[in-house]
Amino acid sequence: MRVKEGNKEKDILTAAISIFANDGYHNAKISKIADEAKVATGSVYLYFQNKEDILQKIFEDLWSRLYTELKSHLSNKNLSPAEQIDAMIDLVFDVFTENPDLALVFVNEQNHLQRAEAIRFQNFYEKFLDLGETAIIVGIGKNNFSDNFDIKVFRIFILGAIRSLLHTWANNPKSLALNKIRQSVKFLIKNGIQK
Amino acid sequence: MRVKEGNKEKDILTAAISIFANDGYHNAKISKIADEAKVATGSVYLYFQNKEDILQKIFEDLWSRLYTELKSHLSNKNLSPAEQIDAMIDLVFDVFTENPDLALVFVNEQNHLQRAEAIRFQNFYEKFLDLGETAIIVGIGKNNFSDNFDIKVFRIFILGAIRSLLHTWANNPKSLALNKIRQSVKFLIKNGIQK
Amino acid sequence: MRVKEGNKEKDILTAAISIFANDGYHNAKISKIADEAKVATGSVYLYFQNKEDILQKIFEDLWSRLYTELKSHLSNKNLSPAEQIDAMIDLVFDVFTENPDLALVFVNEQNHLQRAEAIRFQNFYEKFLDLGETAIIVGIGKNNFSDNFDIKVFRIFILGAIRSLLHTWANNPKSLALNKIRQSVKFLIKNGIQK
Amino acid sequence: MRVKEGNKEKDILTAAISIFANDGYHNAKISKIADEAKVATGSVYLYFQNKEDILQKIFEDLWSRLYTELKSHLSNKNLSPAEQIDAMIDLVFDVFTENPDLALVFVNEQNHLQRAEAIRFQNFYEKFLDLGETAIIVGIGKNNFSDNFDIKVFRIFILGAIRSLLHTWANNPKSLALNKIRQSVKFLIKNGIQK
DNA sequence: CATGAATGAGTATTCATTCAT
DNA sequence: AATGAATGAATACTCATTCAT
Repeated sequence: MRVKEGNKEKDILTAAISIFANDGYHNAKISKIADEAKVATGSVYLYFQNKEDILQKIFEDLWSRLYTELKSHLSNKNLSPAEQIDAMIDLVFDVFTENPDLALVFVNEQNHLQRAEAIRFQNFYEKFLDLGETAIIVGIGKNNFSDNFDIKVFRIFILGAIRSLLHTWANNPKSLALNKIRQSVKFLIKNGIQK
Repeated sequence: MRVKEGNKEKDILTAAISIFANDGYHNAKISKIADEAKVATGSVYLYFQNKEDILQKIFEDLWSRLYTELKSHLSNKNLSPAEQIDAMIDLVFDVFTENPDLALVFVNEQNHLQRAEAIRFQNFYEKFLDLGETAIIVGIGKNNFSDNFDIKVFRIFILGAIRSLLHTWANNPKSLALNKIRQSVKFLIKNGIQK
Repeated sequence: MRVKEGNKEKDILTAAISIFANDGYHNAKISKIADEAKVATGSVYLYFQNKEDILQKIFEDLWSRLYTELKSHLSNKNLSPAEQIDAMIDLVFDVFTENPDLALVFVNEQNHLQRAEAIRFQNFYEKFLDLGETAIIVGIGKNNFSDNFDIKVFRIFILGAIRSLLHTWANNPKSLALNKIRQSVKFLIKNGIQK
Repeated sequence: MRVKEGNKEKDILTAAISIFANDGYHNAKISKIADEAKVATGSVYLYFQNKEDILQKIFEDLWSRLYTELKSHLSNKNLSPAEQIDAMIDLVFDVFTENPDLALVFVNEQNHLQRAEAIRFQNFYEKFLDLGETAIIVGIGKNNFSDNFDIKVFRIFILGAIRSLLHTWANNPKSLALNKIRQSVKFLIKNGIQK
């Protein structure tokens, strides 16, 4: 019997991440993605509604994974608020370190996507940030963290900072050692919010 | 002969900032920019070489202004390193507060531009960041600031954080009060780097 | 998959000859050629790289055909030099008589093309003329033809004369009877070169 | 008093011949012609109705000059028909030798022009050819020339042959010595028409 | 499911011509 | 007459999407 070989949807997504990272979303050609995925141009439309749908799926997968992994990581252990913050930062760095192209797509195209009609990843994105927010609130309650800053601002603050660093790193991995970035970020964040 | 009336170049730039902010660079049409500037389509090409040239000029003007104003601000007074950091943050917030469209273009398109061939704003951009770097180094020398973080990382860290916040604010000014953002940023930054 | 039906490349070439003949190369619109070929505008670019590529292909086909047919015509028979000259003239007149539009494109656009970068038809064009040159040289050797003229000059002389006549005829077939042109040309050429 | 210096109309025509010769009529830009003529773009339209009007004027001047000079040349002397043919050929070669750019415009653009609405040079062109035709008819009458060819055909035949040779020469003057061309043409023509 | 040839809407850019000065 | 800034119509070419096989 003929076994379904490979996973074309996955192949297309992987190819798209690579092409989007290198050419940017707007300059990326569907035919090039199809070539890279070793699939016919028309086949892309069997798995995705249109070009933007591919990008949406990439972000959906990304935030779903980040949320799920963070949740499972936090739930098992009994971590202090500061340790939870560390865990979040580590997770984000780990995910993007193993896939720099994904980091580039993330930093370059998320803004673009946020003006799109349906933001399907919004759900996981918010839940991911909510986990961090909870850690902060607990930390403030325990009098470990200052209350001199707005938590909604903080969410965006930290994510923007990390995104920008990942962008610089992904574009030129040699310009900044990733472990130095990670260490500095942890210090700046935790020192920044401490009482 | 027909003599230049008004300042068409300025009109086109202003229109372009508005259109780029609302439609995004790639979806922005030259004809729409020309309409908004009350100028014929072809006239755009009297003042700019092509579409990208307009975007380059916007960023060039922006970073040139930020650098020049920061420099003059710092040179006159005798500010402590922490006050200098405050001044930088205030300046960025002030510029974008008075022109939210510019903020949107800044956050959405700077990445796009950095992959372009000639990055004309690079010069002023680097000089602006160098001023901040100097403040940090002096602060560390005076034992006011920690040396637990990498300065190159910090440059990107803070700019990315602010950019992300401005993006959220410019997209929906009501979601976050700007003064709350500004105050929180100042706290997180200064608390983050302090010894 | 959707499979190539008919011969779209041929249809486009035929349409292009007609449109180029009537409107001139520079005024010819790709969309009009596509319409005439009953093909979508974009399809033209599946078969040709750009507008000039179409013209190049027309000339390539033309000279390739002229050379091939002349060669096979000369090789079989045992013709005298004068008869070979006749054969060349007849061939050129026959080809253009059956396709006056092609004659018009030939006379109007060959100069234009000769300033273009890549002249793909050059090869067959030269080989065609070389066959004629050989006939002349043999005729001179046999003391049938005069040596009072330069052969390189003659090549251009005769082709230019014929081109000009075809141009007049193709523009207005009624102004000159083609058989009268053909007869006169043969006389003038052969009388002109004879000893 | 301010004396009109130079002759702008003449300057523009001279510039146009140069630009048309080098870039071809369709690629020639009015602004470039104006630059070359050291005149403002708009000034071109003080002397010519539009771009094509410039080309028309070039040909009008050319054929007017050819006709006038030929006429004065023939009228004074008492030349045999064969000498008259020589005189025509010499005149054409002389005019284009002294201005190769004009030769290029002549050979490249005359066809283009002949499809235009108003062919203002037609008058002188016909009269020039009529002078030659008369010489032929006289020569036939004197039994010097053959009557095995059509005179209308011959007109076009000889002009086309010369045009083609001038084209080759003007594009690459070193490829063919002009005196060799001239000598060969005279031989081929006179030998071709003789009894 | 898969293919890739075919489609045709969409747009940056050019440049002959105009016109206010 | 002269200027050259301003105009805006015009078009080759691209590429996301469709669809006949």
